[in-house]
Amino acid sequence: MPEGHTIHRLAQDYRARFGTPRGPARVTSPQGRFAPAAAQLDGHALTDAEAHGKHLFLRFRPADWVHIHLGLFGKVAFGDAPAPPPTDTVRLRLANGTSYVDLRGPTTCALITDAEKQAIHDRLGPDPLRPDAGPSAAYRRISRSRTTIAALLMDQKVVAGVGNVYRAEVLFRHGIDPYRAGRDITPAEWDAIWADLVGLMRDGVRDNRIDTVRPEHTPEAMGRPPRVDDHGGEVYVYRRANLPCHLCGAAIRTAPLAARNLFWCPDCQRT
DNA sequence: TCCTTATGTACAA
DNA sequence: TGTACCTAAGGAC
Repeated sequence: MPEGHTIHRLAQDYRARFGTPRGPARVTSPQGRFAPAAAQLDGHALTDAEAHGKHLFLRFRPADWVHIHLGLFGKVAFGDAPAPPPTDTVRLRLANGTSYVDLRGPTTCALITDAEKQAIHDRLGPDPLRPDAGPSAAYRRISRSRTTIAALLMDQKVVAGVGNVYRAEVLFRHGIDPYRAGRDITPAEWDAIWADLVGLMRDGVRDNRIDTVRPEHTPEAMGRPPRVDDHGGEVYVYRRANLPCHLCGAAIRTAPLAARNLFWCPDCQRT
């Protein structure tokens, strides 16, 4: 589930269902690992929710933040009151008169201070979904690096929020060979990639899924049968190993890169 | 019932 | 580079 768009969407949804006007929340940790902190927060209202890249921050008291990182398996599920009995894997549950939300399987769920939160912001790169972000800080790193652009896009110090789906898809959309070195990416190419990420990820927040296929390449536009890829969105290459490229028909390739599976079209992404 | 896989990251060697 | 960690779904038996 979780690339940056998911986390920004979660911040919105936490605010909508548990923001200050909704009043205080019951805070519990049925699974137990967050129980001491949950007891401290119980009965306080959620006063803010914010995302930077894949990190989610929930504020309860003026200087108390719950730092959540979903990792690979973490999931968040919202529902309407009354909340059903929690399963024993629920790390954090918030509940009020109208809603509940369960967090399961996060890599991180911890109570932190303002200073600790700031330290996390400081080590993350610009997030295409945050209004304060722009392409230049990322390009400074990319343009000096011999590392592949595919690995750089996954590095949260370079760009925050891009994950394995967006990296594969944005490189396809720009016809860029994922193995090209960062220093061989031109300023114009990077500006175009950044702008595209901003658009794609905003769509992702709105739709709560990743769709990257341009209107002129949808199955309807190309006179082909409808499709939805396994993960629930429409994409060009992600998890389409050995299937034909939607544009040229070549077999989509896959290979491990930076500990993840990379996908690309060997014909459409030659440079 | 077991095995694999998954939109992630940190730390050890 | 390898491994550990958190959970759930799907497929092979």
